[in-house]
Amino acid sequence: MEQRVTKSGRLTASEQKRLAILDNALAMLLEDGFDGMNMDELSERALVSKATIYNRFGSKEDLFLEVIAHSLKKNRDKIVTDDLASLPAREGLLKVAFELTSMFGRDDDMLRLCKLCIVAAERFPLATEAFLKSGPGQGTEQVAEHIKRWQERGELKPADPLLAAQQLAELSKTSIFDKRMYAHHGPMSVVRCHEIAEEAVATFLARYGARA
Amino acid sequence: MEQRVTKSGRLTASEQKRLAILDNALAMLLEDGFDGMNMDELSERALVSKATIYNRFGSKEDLFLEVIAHSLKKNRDKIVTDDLASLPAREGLLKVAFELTSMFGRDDDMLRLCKLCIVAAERFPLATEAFLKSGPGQGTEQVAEHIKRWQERGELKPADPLLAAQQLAELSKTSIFDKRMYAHHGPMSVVRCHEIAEEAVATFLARYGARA
DNA sequence: CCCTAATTGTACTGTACAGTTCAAATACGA
DNA sequence: TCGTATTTGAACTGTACAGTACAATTAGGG
Repeated sequence: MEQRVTKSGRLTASEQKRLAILDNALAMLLEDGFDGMNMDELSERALVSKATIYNRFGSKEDLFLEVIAHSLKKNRDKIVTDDLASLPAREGLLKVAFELTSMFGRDDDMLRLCKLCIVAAERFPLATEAFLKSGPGQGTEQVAEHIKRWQERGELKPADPLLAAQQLAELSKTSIFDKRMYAHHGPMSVVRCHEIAEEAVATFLARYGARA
Repeated sequence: MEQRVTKSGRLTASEQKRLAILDNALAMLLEDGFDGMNMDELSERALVSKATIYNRFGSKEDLFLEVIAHSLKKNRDKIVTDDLASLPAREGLLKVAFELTSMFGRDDDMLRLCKLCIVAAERFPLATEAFLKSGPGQGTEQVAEHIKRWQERGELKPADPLLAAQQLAELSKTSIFDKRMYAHHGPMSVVRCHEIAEEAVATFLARYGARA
């Protein structure tokens, strides 16, 4: 059932419908949350009969789980699989920090996904644990790997690389996260994101940098 | 209508009911969120007729606004109005950081209140902006004041005190916030909270401390 | 002690929405 | 081209819940 195709290589009508359901469900979830996602409206937007949705996904809750999994698959590797290794520590860290400030400060969909998971955490612990692991968790581990490499090169002091990566991630939320989460604050400017990333790296390097 | 009392000093029955409604509504909101708060159940729990609730508060949404305001009033001054001024910088900062790590790591009600505001941010921008201002906002400003004082005493380097306070707050969420927000992670141990606070202050002082 | 305003219980209205049913239509594999 | 499996639409069921109506009751100020 996974990615079944006709001999010509095109997606089956059936597969197209499946994706249409998942994509539209994700969009609706990000817009309106779980309770706000109306199954009748979903069937209209996905150009699919409501009966079909229930045939394929069973229930709204099961659909939710598949939507989150689907969304995680799409977002994977968006984070930090780059040429970071070749950069000097300061530049690499700045790049990471700027990616993070932009993510929280400018990517509305990501913010909505975070909110969605926070809300859903009680009702769907499995889905949101998957999100945590595959999203922030995986990202932080990758950053920790790079930090370790910079430590080995002598560009950073020896220290717990995972803790350092976590602190960098938190520093990159400064003056962004609260405003965007609790208030209805619109996206930050690129310039502001750069400023905050600079400050985050400055504090980070004060502790972890190798310079005297 | 505010805190009306009888001549004997006791609360009017009417006032008692008002408080019973607000307190129970808050408890239910923290347990089940806005949509999960059932007005019939509230009337049972508050030992009050549903008609009374609607007479006094108008609608569920108006009630929500008053509950948030009521809750903020109760939590005010819980944060940092202490003997901080008399402490040396390092100890004062540790105290603040530990208060913050404990708040996110151990206070379940506070966590639920945060979640509630995050969810409600779209539907009730005014309520959550009030929360942001009166909660994190006010707390950070108070910390910034203390930082300024330590700077003037020469215990900390001159630098933007507000930014420093914000960074300290973010550092104090390290390895706590995500787990508690996205996953269903139970409260952290006091020891762990101390560890994280220590690490936060270490990074903070590396940048802002006056020592060479 | 009396008058007014708040309070109560109960039953009701209306609505939004998840999930079902089923006969008719359609698509796909062979 | 044929037979099977999927899809469709539309109407339907059941439920949960916000909000209302109102006549009977109660509480508190003067």
